[in-house]
Amino acid sequence: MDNNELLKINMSMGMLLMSAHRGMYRKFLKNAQESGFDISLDQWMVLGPISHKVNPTHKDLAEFCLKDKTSISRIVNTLEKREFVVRVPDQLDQRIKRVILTPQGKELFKHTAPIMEKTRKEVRKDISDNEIESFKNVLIKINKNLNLEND
Amino acid sequence: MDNNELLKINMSMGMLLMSAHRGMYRKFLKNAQESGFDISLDQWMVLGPISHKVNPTHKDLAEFCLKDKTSISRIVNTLEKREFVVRVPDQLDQRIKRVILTPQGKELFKHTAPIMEKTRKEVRKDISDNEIESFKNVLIKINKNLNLEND
DNA sequence: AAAATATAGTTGATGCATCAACTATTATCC
DNA sequence: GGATAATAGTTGATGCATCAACTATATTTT
Repeated sequence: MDNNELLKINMSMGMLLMSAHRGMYRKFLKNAQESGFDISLDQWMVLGPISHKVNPTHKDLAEFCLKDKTSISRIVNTLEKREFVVRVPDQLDQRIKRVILTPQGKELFKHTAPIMEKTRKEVRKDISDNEIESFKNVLIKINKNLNLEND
Repeated sequence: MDNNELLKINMSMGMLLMSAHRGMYRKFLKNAQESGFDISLDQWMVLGPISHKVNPTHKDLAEFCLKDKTSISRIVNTLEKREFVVRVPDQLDQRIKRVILTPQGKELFKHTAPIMEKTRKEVRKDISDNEIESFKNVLIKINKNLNLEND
């Protein structure tokens, strides 16, 4: 039984969702590795906002990445260990830590952005813009339905 | 900024996908816990095929659940520790292990199947069958695009 | 101003995903 | 039939997600 057969049988939305998510993760990782960069999709997703916003806090990152503060904390740990970012306590509010790119971090982002773009294209191959749009709309609805605080 | 605003900003497909996946995981877990059952979505997804197929092997489970053999091995470990399943070596091929539900496992599945159904409905609230269909089709295309062996 | 509360972030524990390396068994190939 | 290759499953290491409990700082309440 080939993979397409299996996909037809396993049409359960949850499985497809999980599989798609893991697939994207692996594809990006592989693309990055093939270009000589050791960075995960989640690390890249955190690096992105740090590149675009001015000194985001952990909380900012959590909101932008739709991730838990715990996850952010640990991903920033990894990025800091690898010397791609540094944490700087806020001047006014000592609770807050701002995350800043190092020169190496800037270099990494510069070189991996095209890899993300390549991965995006691979994911969307043979899927029309219309399809992508309605796909995203359903995802947004699902996320709204699953917003646990709303219960 | 409320959650809807954030969702609009974070329209990146990957983030939405990941968020939807984690949301389903958490929603099922919460629904199960509220009914007094301690079982994760992944454990349930493995339990399902064991209930429906005749003594599936690890490999069967991996194919049906779209999971890695390592993941299956560890989820079956957990289920076995909790005495919901047992592993039985195949008579003819000693490499193969078949997974069988215990009476407790059968009970668990019987009681948690409605919880899965409830979760499914919550996920699909305000989403039409048509939307679900095309949503699934896009997911299938994405999964095809991301099939790493095809590279 | 002191007490209570809220917020930002960290840590510990557990579960799952992935990759590589491994064991054990079976199938294939001269 | 014995060497080689393939297959089924396990183990170890690392990264991420989640929850609960925690520290530290800031804000609110009275």
